[in-house]
Amino acid sequence: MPEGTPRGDFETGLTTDDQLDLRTWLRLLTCANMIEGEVRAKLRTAFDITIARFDLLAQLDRADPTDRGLTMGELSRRLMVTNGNVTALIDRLVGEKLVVRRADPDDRRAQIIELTPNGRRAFAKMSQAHASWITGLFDGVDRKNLEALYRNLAELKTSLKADSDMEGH
Amino acid sequence: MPEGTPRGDFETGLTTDDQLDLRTWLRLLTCANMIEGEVRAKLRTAFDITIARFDLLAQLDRADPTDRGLTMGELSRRLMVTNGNVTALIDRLVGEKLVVRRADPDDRRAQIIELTPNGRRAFAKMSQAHASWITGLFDGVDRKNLEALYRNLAELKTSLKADSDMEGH
DNA sequence: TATTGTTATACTCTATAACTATA
DNA sequence: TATAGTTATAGAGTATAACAATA
Repeated sequence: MPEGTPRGDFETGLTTDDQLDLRTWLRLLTCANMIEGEVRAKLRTAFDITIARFDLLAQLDRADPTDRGLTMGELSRRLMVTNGNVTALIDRLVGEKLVVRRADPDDRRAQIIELTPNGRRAFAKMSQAHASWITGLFDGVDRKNLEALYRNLAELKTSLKADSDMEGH
Repeated sequence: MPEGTPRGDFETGLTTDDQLDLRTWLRLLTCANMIEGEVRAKLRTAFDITIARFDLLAQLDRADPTDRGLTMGELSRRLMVTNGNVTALIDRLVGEKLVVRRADPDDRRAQIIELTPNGRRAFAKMSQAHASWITGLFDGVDRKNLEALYRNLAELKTSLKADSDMEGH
């Protein structure tokens, strides 16, 4: 057998390359879960907010400020969550006076969601705290490794995106 | 200002290094969510099982076969899920005849959970399908990048673990 | 007293489908 | 007909606390 050829695993039929895929994924998942668990707990105790609502606020905050907010459909696409779920999240955020629904002057079916001034201030605080928690968690990680990780994840992400883009075709 | 010194971001007070932490985390999360979403949907349609139950079966399958299964508490720790939740997962898996509860001869408070022969066979199929889905998703990723990713995640993981281990002290 | 596991409860997220108002 | 959003519902994950049996 030529050197470098992936050798099969007799028990599972997996090649060593398949195992690299799988192990990388499991490791990625473990890291993501550990960090997400921390962040979830801290967001809840510090601000009584969930990750889903935090992410929604982040999308609104990030949206082009010269733009007029985002529609429900836009939020649904960006958060990769179904329409009905966005409605529930927005209901909650409206109740907390962090966002408002406005009628779209151009399309009477559509609603435009905007951060209230209060919501923008609140999110700024959350966002800063969030960043500092992450900094704390990544404290011990070698900067060179982290930069490499950042670059390598970019390729994984675009590769995954290419996959999902092909699904409909 | 000396070269290489992280420069502050006047608007947020974040240094460029903080931003690397944050951006790496967001990228990591996006990748994990994209893959996890795929896997969740496929596990459900192919085997009518959730990721939580799949992970639980994986822990039992992975446990030293010369060992006698795992206790509820062991599962709770390994899955990083609370005790009550493990009970519910096991209830469901027992109902599907994939695992059994056995009394611990050494500790009458404890239960030992084991895969049934049927459960072991079923998990083998799921596991193979899972591996092939991951291989498919990682198909377009350069092998060198993937190896680098695998190594870099190792350091992140141990660094995170060190953090969480310190919490109790 | 501490630990193992169960039960009960509340909240949230996710997914689907039926429905309305409008385009 | 198709699209934007809402409503209703079911299933699942997560967290907490009270509890019984046992160590």
